[in-house]
Amino acid sequence: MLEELSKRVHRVTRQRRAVLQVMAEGRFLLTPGEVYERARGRCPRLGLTTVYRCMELFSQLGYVRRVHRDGDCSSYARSRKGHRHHVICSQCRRVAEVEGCDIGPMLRTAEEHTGFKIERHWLEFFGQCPSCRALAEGPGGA
Amino acid sequence: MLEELSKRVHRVTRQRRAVLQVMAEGRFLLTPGEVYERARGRCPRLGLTTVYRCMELFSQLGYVRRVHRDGDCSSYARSRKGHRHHVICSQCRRVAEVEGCDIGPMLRTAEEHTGFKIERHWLEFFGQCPSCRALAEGPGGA
DNA sequence: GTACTTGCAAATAATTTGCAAATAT
DNA sequence: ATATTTGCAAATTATTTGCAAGTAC
Repeated sequence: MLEELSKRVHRVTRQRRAVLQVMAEGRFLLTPGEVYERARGRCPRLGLTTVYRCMELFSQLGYVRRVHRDGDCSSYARSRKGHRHHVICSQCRRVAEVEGCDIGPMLRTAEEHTGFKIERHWLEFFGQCPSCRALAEGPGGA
Repeated sequence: MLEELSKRVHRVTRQRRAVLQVMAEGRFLLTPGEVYERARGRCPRLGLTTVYRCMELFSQLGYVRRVHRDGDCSSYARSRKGHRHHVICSQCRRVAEVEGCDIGPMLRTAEEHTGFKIERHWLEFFGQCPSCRALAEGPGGA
């Protein structure tokens, strides 16, 4: 029993700290490989395998979230509690979080139309971030 | 120029017909491997590579849609025009389509909160389908 | 007849696993 | 002191590609 419990204790290692710091400052979607590259700056002995294991762990702990896009299903974004959905820039992969979720009517329509009991949903937005928009519009504005 | 155009002509082959029939009757999410297994019944000389190519083609033509779940990003569901979002049974992978999309307010909130110009979104529902619910509740009803 | 399509085998790429050594507590 | 964590190398798995032969039009 005590053994069982102690299994839940996660140790704070140099590797985990490095990965977490990279994710914490991350304003962009990052693949495990990209996290690896960046975290090696802080922890040179880091291995790619460890990054994969960190992403899995942090995902469960709610520190990061896996975000899916066309042709890329293994990138991660940092995630804070209470935040639910992500907005991703199609150009530069910048990520923003949106708190709350207001799709009740749509959800109910879906239940009525299909007869399913909906338990969970996934919602992601894609578009152009402010930086990319500014660049596109040029120095003079629109 | 004419050459360019002719590239868009798709030929109707036994393989494509078989794959399309499998997808058309499909009430379930299917991986390329599963499509392959089923379509071989209709077309024994079918190769897995061809299935992959069909899924890609049909995807572009809007006949099928790739559906993502936790731990599975390469399954496909049939898709009809006008239908946009899918409801997936977490137990049996049954799929239903929901026409229309009523998330305008949420989308606008997201734009205001983030400053992004949202161009596209992704919405998927997960839950329990009528069949699985009936089974769970037993023959006597709830 | 011609251009598109196919199936095979090989190449590529991403992710996972086993395990001994290292390390946080 | 001990259970967890790590990094390496190998295994696994999914997907893509080159190309000659086959096929729809």
